[in-house]
Amino acid sequence: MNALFKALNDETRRQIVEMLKERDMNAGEIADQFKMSKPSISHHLDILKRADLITSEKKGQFVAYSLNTSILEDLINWILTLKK
Amino acid sequence: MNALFKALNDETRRQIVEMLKERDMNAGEIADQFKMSKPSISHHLDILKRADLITSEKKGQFVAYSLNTSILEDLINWILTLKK
DNA sequence: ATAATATTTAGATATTTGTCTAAATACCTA
DNA sequence: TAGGTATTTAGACAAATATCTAAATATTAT
Repeated sequence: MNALFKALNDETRRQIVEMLKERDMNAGEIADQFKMSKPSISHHLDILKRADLITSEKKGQFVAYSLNTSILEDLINWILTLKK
Repeated sequence: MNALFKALNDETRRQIVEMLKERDMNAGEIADQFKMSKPSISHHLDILKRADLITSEKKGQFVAYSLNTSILEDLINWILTLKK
């Protein structure tokens, strides 16, 4: 739960997640959507991946990232327990 | 959304929220459940309050804190949009 | 093999965050 | 009003975080 909240506690990472909801994207394509440097985006992708929010697959010289929505169940369940 | 994720991105604060789910509590009662100093807990309460996750009401020399679950709707909705 | 492209790793740095102690404020009671 | 209890504010400090540039790695194309 810690890694999940940590991963989502950043506007850039939330935007990445929202982008990946629409379609899978390469690291470079993702980085192009931000003013930030590529290494910074790479770091954000790493944090999202550690939280299991995204998965990556190497395709030639590209790395395709996908959203993993199944982990969001845990988050929703945690929130729902608060609402009794 | 930022304040909300930020507020929940801390184990102590998540525990406070879980405690307040059971019953309203005074600042001191909350602090007693942790090894941490009272000022630190007060700071956490402030962050939760800014995120609108809790409300406070002064009752004499005590300050009673309550959980505000309505704000959780926003969080759930944000998550649900990701799941399409 | 060399060069070009895509991505990550390493290392540095400024900012943010969580924690503490000491002090201030607010309320209650004798 | 004086003293005690509850809570917050202020200020300091260490650890975590987000960002950058430079360099390393991996793949593709000439």
